[in-house]
Amino acid sequence: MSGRSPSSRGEAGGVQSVRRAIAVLRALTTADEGLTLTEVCQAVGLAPSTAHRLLTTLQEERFARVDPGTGLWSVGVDAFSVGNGFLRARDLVSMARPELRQLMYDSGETVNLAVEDDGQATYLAQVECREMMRAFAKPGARVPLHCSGVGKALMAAMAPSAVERLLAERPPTRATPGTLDTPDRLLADLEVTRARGYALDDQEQAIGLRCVAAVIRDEHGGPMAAVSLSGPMARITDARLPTLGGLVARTARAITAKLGGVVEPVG
Amino acid sequence: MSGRSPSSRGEAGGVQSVRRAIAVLRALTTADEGLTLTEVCQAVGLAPSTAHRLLTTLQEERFARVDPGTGLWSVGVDAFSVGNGFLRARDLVSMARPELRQLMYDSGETVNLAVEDDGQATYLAQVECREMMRAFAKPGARVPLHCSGVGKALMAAMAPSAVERLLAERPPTRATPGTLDTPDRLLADLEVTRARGYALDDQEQAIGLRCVAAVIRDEHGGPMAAVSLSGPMARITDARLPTLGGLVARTARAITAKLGGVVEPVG
DNA sequence: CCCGTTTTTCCGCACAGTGGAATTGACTCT
DNA sequence: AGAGTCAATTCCACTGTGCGGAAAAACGGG
Repeated sequence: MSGRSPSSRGEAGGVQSVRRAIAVLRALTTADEGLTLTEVCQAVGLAPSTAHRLLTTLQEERFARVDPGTGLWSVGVDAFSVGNGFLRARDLVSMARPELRQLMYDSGETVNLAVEDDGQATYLAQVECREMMRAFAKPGARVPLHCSGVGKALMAAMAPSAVERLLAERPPTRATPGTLDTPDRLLADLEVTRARGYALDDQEQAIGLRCVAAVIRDEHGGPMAAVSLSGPMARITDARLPTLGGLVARTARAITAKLGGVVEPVG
Repeated sequence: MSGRSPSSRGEAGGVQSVRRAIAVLRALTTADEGLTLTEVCQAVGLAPSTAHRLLTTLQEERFARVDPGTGLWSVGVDAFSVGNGFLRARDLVSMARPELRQLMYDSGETVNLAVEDDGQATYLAQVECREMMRAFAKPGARVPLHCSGVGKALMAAMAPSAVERLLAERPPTRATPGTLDTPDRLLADLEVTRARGYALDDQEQAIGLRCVAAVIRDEHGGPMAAVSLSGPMARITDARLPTLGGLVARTARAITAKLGGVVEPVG
């Protein structure tokens, strides 16, 4: 086949018709209202007869759909159902681990992964740095949302009503002198967090401990998990904050993308 | 191709490799943890080399994914992204209409489609029967959830907490002597509804009017809309209830499938 | 270390898939 | 209404793609 001959274009290979069918599907996703056969042909650069045959096959498998009235082609149900199989197969922890490790390497600090569960943050995984002095959070450990980096990152991405409910159910407790233990101060901090792109826990959970965290979003743009990076005041200095915050935010975005999440909530 | 020769199996036709690739994707969705190449071969009945080539192609397009460690294949991100394109193009009313018409034809009664909106059921569409005496609900009309077939079908599929909130916000009013106007009686009826598979409004909204309704579920198994069938006591007799209920439930399931919903809530 | 199993690569043959061309159909302009 | 235009669909003969048996490579026990 053409892909096997060394002279052909760089990345091509594999099963031609499958690849073309996928290109057609991709084209269909670009237009909300659907595409005409001709538009599909232009988009993927195929002969009308070929595109039509692929579309027909996809339609028989319900991966594509035509509106008999308008003749517009769009993505079919089964593409949706099959695609959702991805969600079941994804294992947050194992998928995120490479990125977490990279973040630990880049920052030199301990990295954590946590999800919200029943009003608390639950750590799912940790990648420890090699420093003597380091933060420690076993997978499965739970911390309040209002006084942890991961917790504040998660809350900052929640709907206001959800935050309100959480605050009503679990009034902020005071863990250290720095803890934001009033709703007002907490809500203001969440606002700052959203604007900044990452959450900062400045000795709010434990004296001498600083955390920088960012949220991983699900397919609806809602909070799914959070990554954090934690270490002693001595190493997480004010000067390093912007850099570290950027690293964490970038990692969170990378994991979000890898898991099929969207950064902007769907309107 | 084999599909063109008259002697071959009935439904085959179209592009073979595309069809096979889709079969492979379907197989991948059956196992949460992923499948080995061998398992995929068994599932779709292809030679290992063929299945492997298809999987590799799908992987290059990110429609499939291999875990390098375990060698398990699963559905990829782009299958998910592309599949979600379906949501943008799906239109509840126009997609449901053929099924609604069929239901009207099978039952001989007026058929309605409604969604929940701000604690009330809103009718979106109606297919009227030819009887002189018939129920009438203009699209856009709103009825309380607790005293309508569609409303009860929707509530029966909601999370207990959501039902609780609704009851708190809008205490059940009394429309007829038969109206279930206490939370206890209503909750008990929802329990019966779930077990039975369809909701029954027995003169709870208007004297002489009976409704049978069932829920259409979204991709998370949550309530998305409801179909109902309504008519006078004289025609919707006790004897016909099981038959009509079955018809409505079947229609709701058909529409659910057409829209990519799942009947069993995801655990 | 060797042997059974699974995954991956290779390759020649056959036919599935391609695309040009013809047909049908829908719609417009005169 | 009839002619003309353009898009969608079907047809068909040629050929390069995709097939699968087989061999090679990578695992993974024992």
